[in-house]
Parts: sequence; structure tokens; C-alpha cells
Amino acid sequence: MAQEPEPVAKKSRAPSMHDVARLAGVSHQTVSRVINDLPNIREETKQRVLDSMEQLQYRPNRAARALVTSRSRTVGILSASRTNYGPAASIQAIEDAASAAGYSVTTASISGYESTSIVRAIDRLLDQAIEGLVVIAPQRRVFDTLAGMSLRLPIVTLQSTAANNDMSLSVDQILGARLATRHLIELGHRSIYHLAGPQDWIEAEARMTGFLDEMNAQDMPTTAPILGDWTAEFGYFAGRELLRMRDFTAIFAANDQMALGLMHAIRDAGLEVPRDISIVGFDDIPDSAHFWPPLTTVRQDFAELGRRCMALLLGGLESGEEYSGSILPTLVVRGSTAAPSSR
Amino acid sequence: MAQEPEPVAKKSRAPSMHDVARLAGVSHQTVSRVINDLPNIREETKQRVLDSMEQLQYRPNRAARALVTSRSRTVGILSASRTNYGPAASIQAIEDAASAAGYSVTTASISGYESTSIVRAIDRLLDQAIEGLVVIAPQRRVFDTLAGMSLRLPIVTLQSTAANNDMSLSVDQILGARLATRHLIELGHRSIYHLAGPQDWIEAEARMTGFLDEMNAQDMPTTAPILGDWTAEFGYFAGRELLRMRDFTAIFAANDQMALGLMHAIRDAGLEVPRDISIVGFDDIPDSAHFWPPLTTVRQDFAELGRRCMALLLGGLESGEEYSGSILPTLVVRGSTAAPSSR
DNA sequence: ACACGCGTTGTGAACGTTCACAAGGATTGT
DNA sequence: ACAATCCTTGTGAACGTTCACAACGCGTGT
Repeated sequence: MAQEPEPVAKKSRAPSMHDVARLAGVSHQTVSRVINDLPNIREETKQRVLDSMEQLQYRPNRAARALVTSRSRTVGILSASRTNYGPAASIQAIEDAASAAGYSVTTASISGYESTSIVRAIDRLLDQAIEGLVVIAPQRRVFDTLAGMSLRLPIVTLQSTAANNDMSLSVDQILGARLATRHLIELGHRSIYHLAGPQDWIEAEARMTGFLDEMNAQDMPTTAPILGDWTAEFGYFAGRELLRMRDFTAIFAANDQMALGLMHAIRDAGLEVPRDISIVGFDDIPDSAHFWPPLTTVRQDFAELGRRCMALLLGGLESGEEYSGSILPTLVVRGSTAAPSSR
Repeated sequence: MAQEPEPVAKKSRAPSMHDVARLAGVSHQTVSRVINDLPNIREETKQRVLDSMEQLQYRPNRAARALVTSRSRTVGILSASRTNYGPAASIQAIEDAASAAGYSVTTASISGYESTSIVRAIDRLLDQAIEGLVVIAPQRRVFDTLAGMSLRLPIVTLQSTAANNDMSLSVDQILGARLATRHLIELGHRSIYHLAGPQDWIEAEARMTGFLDEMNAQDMPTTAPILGDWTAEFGYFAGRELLRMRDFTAIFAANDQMALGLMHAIRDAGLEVPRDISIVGFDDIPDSAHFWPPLTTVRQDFAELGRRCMALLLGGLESGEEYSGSILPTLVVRGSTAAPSSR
């Protein structure tokens, strides 16, 4: 088997600065100046270089640049469950903001619940030499792991009310939960349950806190929240259990999907929402306006969250200051809540 | 202002191969051999190097490696609408598979509908020197743009039945649509509408084709499909329009969200699903089992799709062969379909 | 006319890794 | 005991960019 040289010699590496420089009749440094558009370059020269770049279809080599500057221009996103609407919308917004600022984004998601999975995910991001880290929908466990690694990075956590030494940004979950709860109380409900999220999710905890705070503030008796897993499936089965004892007239679910499952279970039991039981969700995913009945819920502006997150991170990349901010949620009243039927 | 040297000299770049080599008393090349675990290295030496790496917390510099090998070990994902369940699930699976293979993933999403947005997104990926590209939920426009750029990359397109020169992989959309349509016909429906997806989405087109194919095969009259935008919102308004003339007993919606909107509109009109009108969706998103009524739909295994996609791409990175495969969808019958009421 | 300064351009080293190759030591066969 | 061979390790260049600095040319003030 004759190992002849490749038919049409395709050994071509991509064109480099030197190629551009040669074509434009300048030095590589001048090309570099054009690329990073530094001042003190004659307009004519600049144009000549730009033309050459165009002609050769030149693209700066990111790796070489990263090597010498030791800046990767990449930020990492650590996220659990990116198939949920909320995190997905935030990631979207972060990515948009990042690319507008010349950064790129890599994501790593935590698959299981074991702590090794978390470490591996963080490790993968670190391998990319990320300059900043965004943690979305964080669980306690993630925080602990992160704290134990003591990274030298600006970190922004989303949807976390926990004040640590990182920057954090969130929709005010406690307020949101209070709004939802207050709405039910104002309608006249006296026995309200809470279907909460998974225990170690900081978001879930905050919503639970908001619920309990508001109930206490209004001197209402509370029962222990049920801990769910965010899925409609869980909401459905939790609903079936709850309906065995009908000592409540309203449920505040920690997210829209669980609320959906609840409503399913309630109908299955031959009851009606909101006539027999009122339901409030949390998130306002696009579908909830079309659930049956349309869901009363708490709206979070995920996109805004993502944008501000990126601004914060990019700011922090230079200044290194700490900061934490929050965005206000709003209550969206639709068809799943009403005054309790008098019986 | 005395510019004294930094308090605790923190000029520390990260440790490099040379640092490790010095500590272990070997050459940098030996360290390199350990990292890439090449054969022909004494076990004892290897151990010594590994210890030094551990001690210094050494991490290989990805940029330097990429520079010299001109391999970025990164694949790009080009996606529209990543907040939808389907694409999000696929991305998730791709990322998992990629990271298991030592690759990392960057995503770019197409924000608007203008072609410049597409070019910019691709450009951003190219800047990253991606070695392969996955196009998810592709629109015609994206394909055309991509074709016009004639990239030297393995490209895998997901959910596209269009045979071009790239590799492609999809759940068989046409079959899925036929299954859905046949189900309605077998139930006895004679007048069936199709609420399709956006015109230039290849997926939408395939589902429409499947619908028409099956209708024709069974000698059923067809009306022109309505072109939607995948959202529940659109499904709702389309439903309101359609219900003005009640000359149909079933609708096949091109995805679950639009089906949700349709059902909402039908209820608003005082009718019932499936008693008055049957509805079939497409995708089987996790929520649809809990819609009211639970939605009959076509299930696609997005995760499997993502996994196989990555296998294909990684294979193609070496071999460069073309390939296209498809995965079979299944019909999931739930509560939103029934025989038409005789009237 | 001369020095000075400023705007523009060029030179060479450095970043941290891999690659091609060479060199050294131990082992084997005769 | 000597050459041939294999296994292990080291040497130096190269990748494509930025950085620090040097050099050149031209105008300006005296």
C-alpha cells in the first residue's frame, strides 16, 4: 500500500497572524494592534491589514491568546436540572449577555445527587480555566462542596438567599412565597398546605420560609410542609395522599409543575379547582396560563436574572467586590384560586 | 508612593509542567508522558510524578495543549429555543456524553429570526475552534446559512430528516406523525385538522408530511394545516379561531404545548376533550401526563438522541464518514383521544 | 540646524504544552 | 565479552499570540 502524499496537500493549518502580516506587508505586531484595536496606527495601514484578514479568512487563535494572557474569556455555569424552564431561561440569558461581552460559556450539570458528581462537574469547569462561575438553582450540597474547594474565582449564585462570601443574585423567593400565601389568606382560606421543593435546595427552603413567615404573621396554624422533587409526577402522588384527609382548602406548591400534578390528583378525586381547593404555583412558566384551570402563580423574571447575573460577574471580574441583589417577584392571579366554598 | 512588592507575593501563575518536573526530579517530557499516560515509563517514576502533581495541585493548561495540537477538544451546539423541553433534554444528554469522552461543550443559540443572528452564532462557535458541530431543532434558514459557509467540520443535525451531506440523526418524525394520525383515524375520526409548527422548521415540516401521508393513504380529505409557533399561547388562539367552524372532530398538534393551548380554548368554548374533540400532541414532555385531560402524544427519547448524536460525532471526528440514523417514536395513548361522539 | 518628542512600526522573548528525535542504561543473544 | 536491541528518559523546537521595549521618521520649538 503506497502511502502517497495527500492528493491535494491539505496540511494547511489555519492562517496565522504572520500570514496576514506578510500579505499586508507589515509586522505581526501591527496585525495584533489592529485586532485589539489599539490606538496609534495609521488609518491606511489598518485598512490594509483588515483587507488581508478578510482575504485570508483569518480568525485569531483563541488558544494562543489564552496561553499568553492567561485569560480564557470563558465563564462556567454549574447547574442542576437544566430541563426545567427556570434554569434554562436563565442560562439562555446568561449566554446572550456573555457573548455580547465577548465571553463564551461552558456549562456543567450535576447529574446525580452524590457529592462526587458535583466535584467532577466543578472539575470539568476548572479544566476550562473559567474566569468566573455562575451557580444556578443551587443546593446546599453544592455550596458546601464549593466552599471546601476555596476557588480563586468570582462566583455568582442565582436564586440563593444564603449570604456567603460570594456574590449572589436572586428573585426574592421569600417575598414571592409570602405574596402567594397572603393571597390565599386574603381569599379567606384558613387551612393551607405547602408542597415544598427538595430539602437541600436553597430556593425550596426560601419558599418554605416565606410560607411559614406569612402564616405566622397572620396567626394561622401551620402543618409541616411536604417535601417534593419539583416534578408534576410527585405533585400528583402527593395530591392523592393529601386528599385522604380533606382538612385543607388550599395548597401552595413550590413550583408550577407540582401544582399541575396536584390539580390532576384533585380532579381525579372528583373535586374541582378552585371550587373545592385553591392552588397557587411558583415560577409562571409559559404553559401555566393554559393549564386547567389557568394557574395562579408567582412570576419570576428569569431572563432579567440572567442578564443582571452576567453584569455582576463581568463587573466582579475586574473589581472583585462583593454584592448581592434581588429582584422582586409578582403575583399573577388566574383561575386556580378562589374563596373557599362555605360548607 | 512606594511601589513595594506585593505583600505576600501573589504573582503566582498556576504551576506548570516544569514545576512538577522539577519537584519530581524528571524532565517536563516525562511529566507529559504521565499525563497522557503513554506506555514505556517506569512505574516508580510515574508514581513520583503523580505525587508531585497532587502536591502542587497541578492542572494541565488546556490552552497550551490546544495551541500545539490544534485540537480544542470542544464541540459546539447550535440551538434555537433552548427553553423548550426537547432541545434542553438533548443538550443535557450531549453534554453528558461529551464530558465522558473528555470533550467540553459550548452552546450558541439563535435569538431572533434574522439571518445575521445565525451567522453571528456560528461565528461565535467557530471562534472557539470547535471540532464538531451539533445543530439542534434546525430551521431551513440555518441549513442554508451553514451550507453557504462550507465548514470543514463534522456536523450532526438533530431532528432533521433532510438528507444533506452532513450526518444526521433523528427520531423519525414522519413515522411519529403517521402514528398519531392513524390513531385518530382508527378511532373513527373523519375530519382531522393539523396544527403545525413554524414553516421553516424541518421538524415541523416532517410532522406535517407524516400527517398528510397518512391521511392520503387512508383516502381522507385534508385541509391545509395551520402554521403555529410551538407555543401554548398560539395553540390557544388558533383553537379559538378553529372553533368558529366546528367541522372537525380531532386535531393533531405538532407539539404538546400547542396541544395544551388547544385544549384550553376548547374548554373555554364550553366543549370537552375528548368527548367533543380529540387532541393528539407530539413530544411527550414530562408534564403532558398531567394535563387535563392527560395528553395522548408521541414520545421521543430525547436523551437517547443526545447520546447517539455524540457517539456519531465523536466517531466522525476520526473517520469522517457520513451517516444518518433514526430512532423510532412511540405513541402514548392517554385521555385526550376517544371515538367521535355520534351526532 | 539641532535636539527633542511624539506617533508609528518592528524585534524578540515568553506563555505551557506536544512532537520528533536523540541519548543513556539495562537486557539479551551469540 | 561484545554488539544489538529495547526500554526509559531527556533535549530542543514549534504552536500563535501578547508584552516590553527599541527604532524609525517626521514635525516642532529654539
